[in-house]
Amino acid sequence: MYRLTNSLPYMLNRVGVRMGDLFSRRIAGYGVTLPMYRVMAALWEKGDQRLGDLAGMTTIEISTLSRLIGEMKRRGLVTRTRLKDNARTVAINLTPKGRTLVEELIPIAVHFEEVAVRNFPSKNVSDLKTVLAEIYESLNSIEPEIEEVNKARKAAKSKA
Amino acid sequence: MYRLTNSLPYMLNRVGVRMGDLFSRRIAGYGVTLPMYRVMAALWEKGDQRLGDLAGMTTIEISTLSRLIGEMKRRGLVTRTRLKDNARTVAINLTPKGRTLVEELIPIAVHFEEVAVRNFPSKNVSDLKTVLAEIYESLNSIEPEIEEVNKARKAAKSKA
DNA sequence: ACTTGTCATTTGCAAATGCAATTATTGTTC
DNA sequence: GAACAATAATTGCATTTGCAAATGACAAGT
Repeated sequence: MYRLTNSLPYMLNRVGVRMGDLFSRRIAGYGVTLPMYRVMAALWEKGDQRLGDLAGMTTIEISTLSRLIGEMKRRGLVTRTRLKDNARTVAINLTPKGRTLVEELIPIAVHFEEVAVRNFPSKNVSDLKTVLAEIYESLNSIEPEIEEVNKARKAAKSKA
Repeated sequence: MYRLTNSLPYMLNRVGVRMGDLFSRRIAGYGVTLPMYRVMAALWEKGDQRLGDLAGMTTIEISTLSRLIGEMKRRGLVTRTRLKDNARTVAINLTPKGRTLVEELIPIAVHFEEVAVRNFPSKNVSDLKTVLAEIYESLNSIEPEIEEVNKARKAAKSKA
C-alpha cells in the first residue's frame, strides 16, 4: 500500500530540505546564504565556469543564478567577465576574498557532514552516495519517457 | 579533498530537486502542483490533521501551507474546520473530490518511482530508504549541537 | 553584407515564499 | 476570575523565485 512518507521523492526532499536548513543556519553568521555557499564551493571545485554550467552544477535555475551572481559580485565574492573571443558567454570566478571565505566555510561543511552521519557506518554512507549519484544519472534517461507521457496526454486532450 | 559535488547535502538536494521537478511536470496536466500533491497524499495517509502537523509531515513552512490550504479549499480539494472543543486549532481533511483526485495521482507516483529506480536492485533502494529515514531522525538530535555553535559565535561576537 | 537563426545571459513581471507581527483561543497563576 | 503566558493559525510585507520575453552576440545561408 502506498504511503507518501515511504516514497523516494518525498524522503529525499525531506532529508535534503532539513539538512540544507540546518547547514544554512550554521553558516548564516558569515553573511552567506546556502545558494551562495553552493556557488562558491562549485567555483572552488571548478573555476572559470559559464552561467549555464554553474546552473547545472548547482541545480539553481538560471535566471535566479544570474541575479545571485550579480549580488555576489556586488559583495566582491565573484567576478563575471565577458569573454573576448566569445562575448555572449561569461566566465565566472572567485575573487581572492571569495576564495578566502569559501576556504573558511568548507571545513565547517565537512564537520557538519561528519556530525550528521556519525551514527552510521561509513560504508553505508558511501553506498548511499553511490546510489544517489547513479539515480541522478539515470533520471536523465527517463526524462524523455516522462515527457512522452505528457505529450500523449496533451495530444489526446487537443483531439478531444 | 573536499568536493561540493561529493557532499551529502548537495547530492541529496540535487536528486531531490530533480525528481521533484520531473514528477511535478508529470502531474501538471491534472492542474496540481507538487506541494498540493504532497498535501493530498499526506491527508490520504492520515486525515484530520492540524496545520502544524501537516507542515511537519510535508516539510512545508507553516505560513506557506496555510495559504496553500486556502487555495486548495477554494478549489474544493480539502476542508478546513475549526474544532469545537479547541477552536484555536483546525482540522484539515480531503473532500471526496480531493480523495478521488489523489487516488488518481497515486498510481502515477508509484509508476514514476518504479521507472526512476528500475535499474537498481530493490535491495539497494530499500536500504537507501532506510538510511534516509535514519539520517532524518538523527538530524533532530544534532540540531541542538548546531544551535550551540551559533550561540557560541554570537556570544563571542557581542563580547568582542 | 544582410537577413535569419541560434545561443547565452539578463530582465520584466506575476506568483510564491518566509519571517515577524497579529489575531484568536486556551492555560496558568496569584 | 483578571492578568499574563502559551499555543495555533493567519496575515502583512519585503524578498526570492521562475517563466517568458527581451537583449546582446555570434553563426549560417543567400
